[in-house]
Amino acid sequence: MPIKLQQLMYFVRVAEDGQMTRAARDLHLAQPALSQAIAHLESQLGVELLRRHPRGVSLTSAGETLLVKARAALEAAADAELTAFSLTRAARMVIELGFLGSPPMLDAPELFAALAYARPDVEVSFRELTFPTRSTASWLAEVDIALCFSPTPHPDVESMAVRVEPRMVLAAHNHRLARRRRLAASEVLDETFAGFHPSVDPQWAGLWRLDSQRGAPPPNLTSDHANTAPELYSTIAAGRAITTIPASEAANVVRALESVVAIPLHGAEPAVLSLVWHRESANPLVDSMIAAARALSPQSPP
Amino acid sequence: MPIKLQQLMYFVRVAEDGQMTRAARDLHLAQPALSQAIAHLESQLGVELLRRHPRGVSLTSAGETLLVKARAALEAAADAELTAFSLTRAARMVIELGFLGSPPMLDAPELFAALAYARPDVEVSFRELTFPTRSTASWLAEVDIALCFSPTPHPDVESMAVRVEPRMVLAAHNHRLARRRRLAASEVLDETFAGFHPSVDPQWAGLWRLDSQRGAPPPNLTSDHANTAPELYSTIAAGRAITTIPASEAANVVRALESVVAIPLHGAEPAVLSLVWHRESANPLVDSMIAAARALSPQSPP
DNA sequence: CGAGTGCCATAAGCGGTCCGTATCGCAGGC
DNA sequence: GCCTGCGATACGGACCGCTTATGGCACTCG
Repeated sequence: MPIKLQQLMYFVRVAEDGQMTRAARDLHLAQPALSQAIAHLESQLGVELLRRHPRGVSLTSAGETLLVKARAALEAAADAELTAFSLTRAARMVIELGFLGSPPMLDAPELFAALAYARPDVEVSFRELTFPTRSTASWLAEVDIALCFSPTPHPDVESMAVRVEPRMVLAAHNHRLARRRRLAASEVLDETFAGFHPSVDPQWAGLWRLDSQRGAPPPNLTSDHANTAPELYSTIAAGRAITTIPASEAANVVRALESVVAIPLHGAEPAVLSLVWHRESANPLVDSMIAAARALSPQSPP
Repeated sequence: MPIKLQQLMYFVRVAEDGQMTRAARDLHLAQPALSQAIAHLESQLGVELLRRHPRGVSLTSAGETLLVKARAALEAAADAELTAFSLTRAARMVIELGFLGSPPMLDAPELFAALAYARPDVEVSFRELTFPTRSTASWLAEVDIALCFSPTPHPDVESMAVRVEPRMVLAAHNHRLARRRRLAASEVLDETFAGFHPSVDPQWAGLWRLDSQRGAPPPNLTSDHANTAPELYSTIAAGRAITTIPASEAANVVRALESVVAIPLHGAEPAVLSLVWHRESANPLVDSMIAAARALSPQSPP
């Protein structure tokens, strides 16, 4: 029996997390199942891939070598899956447009009008995206085009700016900064920030790209990371940390949660709402839709 | 639930065979299981991958596109597996040497003496290779070095000639050529030949590389192809076809089967017994063993 | 120095998935 | 018009992988 992708996926996650318990959580799996799966993989191959320590695991040299190949195999399989799903949507004359975050983000009527005008024969459907567990581009397997804030570059992914909005600081109403009417980026850099778990938000970490000079996350981050947006907002509401999010998103959160406030932030890199799509999508409808979007706002050449 | 490698493997085999029943046989699977698996894959993706005809199946355009990606994914996974198994053997200080065909092929004492002398710390174990079901290089996942006749080139595989032997024609004792003492290649080219199923012997088709000018299989091949060497020899013994094999192999077959005869063949490309190994094996012992073999017979520069 | 905590391994039970046997439907061919 | 070959459907069983429960081990803190 050959190796399964699932085994490789489990192994990669454990290797990246450095411990099984956390990896099991990330994989939405009970810890014994993961222990067992890894042990099975090792016995199947006949090599020790991990060294067990009292506080986690570390890779053996064989594990290091396999990790590279395993990532490549997962990548290739994800690509096949992406292609297959794109083909499905193409055959149905459908464009699926995914959005990450709250519906207000979709408030771009002229964009959708342009898309509908360009290809009236194509149906556009909307899907809310949840955070990925696997690879960065895995969203673009589920949808043809995604709408998100400040995507980080990826070789296979193209993007186009749709709208630019200022960022706001999100804080609990009893936070020491909560009474401020406006804040400068330099004033908040040393605050404690909350963010997503790296496995959840590995690349598109637009949430806290605070400092346009550095482009790096702030130094003080909470130790436990959120896995979903509601989790993150709960952390903020608890008062232990703050975060920054785009203005439209902030307005939505403040409307929903009375115990948090949003404060305009100046001097930080603005949030860019962008369309992103796979460079070589198997759905040819993507090209015409993107062309329509480009014709509307020719502000960002590739 | 993501796509599984098994599904892709099934799909690729069906696509290559053009019909499910044969593909099921090749996969050592009952036909309904394969039908079901393909149907499940299609419903999972939401696309029709195959068009069903009364006498087989053909690929839809979506199927064509997916086929390419599926092959790539299987390739990547096979590479990961190959690496893992090589690492295992390296960790155990073992070189596994596979051979395809009969043990007499291994009659190369000076080679094994050289290997043993070069690395007395390394254990060499022998494994008989069966015909692969998957990719060409899949043998080199199970063993570090393989010994076979006339391997066809492959980008990831290096080879080195060990011994050159003449080819012989293998025929039933009541075949019209059976009484001949010797044959020329030009005399047999139009005979009906038996060979292996393409899925079994896709690349290394050294068995019937008869004509050194053309390097192509002879025009008349039996309709049903053998899956194992005994099957092939049985076909020969039945008298319906002939084949050519290296002399040492022929001697072995004649010894085992009384109803077949072997006739020296002249003017055909000789059979080259070769060591083959993966270019980037994860088992570093391979390099030193190959170096020892090269030192023994420096007759074939890469 | 002993109790607590965090991490990994083992054990046992259960459900889903996948495969095999049996059978039907359908189209082409001597 | 019967036969043959291919694909789809139905159903039962075996195996694999997941969950809960529990044990063992090392580091850490009072």
